Amino acid sequence: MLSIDPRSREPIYRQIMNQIKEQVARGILKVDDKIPSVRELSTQIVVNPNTVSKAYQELEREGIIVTMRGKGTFIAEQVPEEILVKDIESVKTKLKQVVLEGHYAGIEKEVMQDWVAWYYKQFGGKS
Amino acid sequence: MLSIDPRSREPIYRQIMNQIKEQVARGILKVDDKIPSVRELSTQIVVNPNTVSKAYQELEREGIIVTMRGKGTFIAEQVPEEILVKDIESVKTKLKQVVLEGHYAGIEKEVMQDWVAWYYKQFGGKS
Amino acid sequence: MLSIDPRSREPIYRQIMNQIKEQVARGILKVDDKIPSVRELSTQIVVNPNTVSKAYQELEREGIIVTMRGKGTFIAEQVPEEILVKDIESVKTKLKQVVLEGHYAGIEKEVMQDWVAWYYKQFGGKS
Amino acid sequence: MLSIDPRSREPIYRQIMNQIKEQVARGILKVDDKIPSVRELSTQIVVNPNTVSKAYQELEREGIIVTMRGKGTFIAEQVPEEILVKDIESVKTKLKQVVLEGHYAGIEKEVMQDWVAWYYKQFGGKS
DNA sequence: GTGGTCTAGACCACA
DNA sequence: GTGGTCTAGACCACA
Repeated sequence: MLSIDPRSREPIYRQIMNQIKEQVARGILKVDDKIPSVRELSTQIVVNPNTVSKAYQELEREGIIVTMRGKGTFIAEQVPEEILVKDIESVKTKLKQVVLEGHYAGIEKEVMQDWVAWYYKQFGGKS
Repeated sequence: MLSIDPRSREPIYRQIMNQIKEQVARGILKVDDKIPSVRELSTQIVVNPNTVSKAYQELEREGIIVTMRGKGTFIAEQVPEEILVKDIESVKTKLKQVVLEGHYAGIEKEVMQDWVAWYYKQFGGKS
Repeated sequence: MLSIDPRSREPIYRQIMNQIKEQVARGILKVDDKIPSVRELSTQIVVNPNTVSKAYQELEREGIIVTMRGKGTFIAEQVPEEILVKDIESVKTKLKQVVLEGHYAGIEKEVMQDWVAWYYKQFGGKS
Repeated sequence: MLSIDPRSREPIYRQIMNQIKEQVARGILKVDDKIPSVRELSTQIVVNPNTVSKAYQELEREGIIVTMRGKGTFIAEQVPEEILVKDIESVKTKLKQVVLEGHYAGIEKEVMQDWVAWYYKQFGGKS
């Protein structure tokens, strides 16, 4: 279900978060879909249960998933109104950084914009 | 010269690195320009000399600056041939992540592409 | 495990690096072997943890070891393709210097070549 | 006469030392040849006079050159008997390190030995 | 003056 | 427990 790289500089709990988010964005995981329990997932991807637990807690805080006691964990209904200015600012800061690095690596503006379009298409599964 | 936010989650030494890179990209710092000594900068931005030193060492490893023993530290000539596929892959991975987050935050593709163009204009100062 | 000479002109962190490299080359440390944690090694060889940490970070950058967050540090799989012309040039420059010094010290060519053979045998443990 | 790289990690005074030694080894500089004064050389290669001075002091300590007050600095007669065990040990240690690095870079034993022979031929000018 | 190395020790994120 | 970052400050080689 998920593929984790324990050697990556990206924390494992964030890899889990991002991959679940990505699957939601792509429409692979849909609202009310059940996701594996902490134990299941942790044995599946051979990761410390604490790590999976942390990922789930963060995802819940972000409103991506909901845990229902005794029943399991599910993809939450998205609440678009909750979009915060803070998130947008965060995205802009990160984008600026990426553009800076891309610029350094000699990537042309048009190429970068094409990549943006490509990834949007990838994540368009939701609509 | 630089503005550091000690509360940020981004390590201080990386903030220093990024801001210097940005100034080079914008053309504010040019090839052979001298940058402040470790001590100078550390007192200026109220940060431990070791932290500045770490930033400078990383920048040197990346080929952004060169230090000349006992003389100081200078902006290096860029070596475009050194651009590695690795860098490009890194940029793509990060961009994908940013697009994912932007998508979540409800930012439209066109808006994101405009931002890309905007930042490119900002960093185009070099040419 | 390692023997450090704090009086040497060679920085301690480089002594650590070289000895670990040597143990890998000799086959004493093998791929996926765990090496001591920063704290362990630093108490063992009576050196500041920062110094060990610096050595480990450099080794990681060189691809000799990998660290897995919160788990520890391990000998990496070697990636022979990464061998760069730069490394070879560096070896040649250093060898030239050593030969120059040897020549000055009155060491005969054949003796020096024998030593090369001898050290190769020492480091051949890997195969 | 000498070519200095101020960006190198090798201290400038050592670059000066090594190049003079090399020229002696190759027979370009011969016993009793006059070498430039500190001032001359420092303006020629655009280096701080202190740096040249340090190089000359070290070379004198090693017996490579002699300074005669008011007359200038000259290549000394070599005193082969002065060869110290210490020097030989130093060469062996450095050679070991170079072989280790060469081994890492995938250089074959025979290749390294050929290089040794080659450099010996270069420095054979003296004989 | 300039950067490099090191100690001593704190706090934090992560697993 | 494990490594990463940071402060405070010392000492050294080099130019």
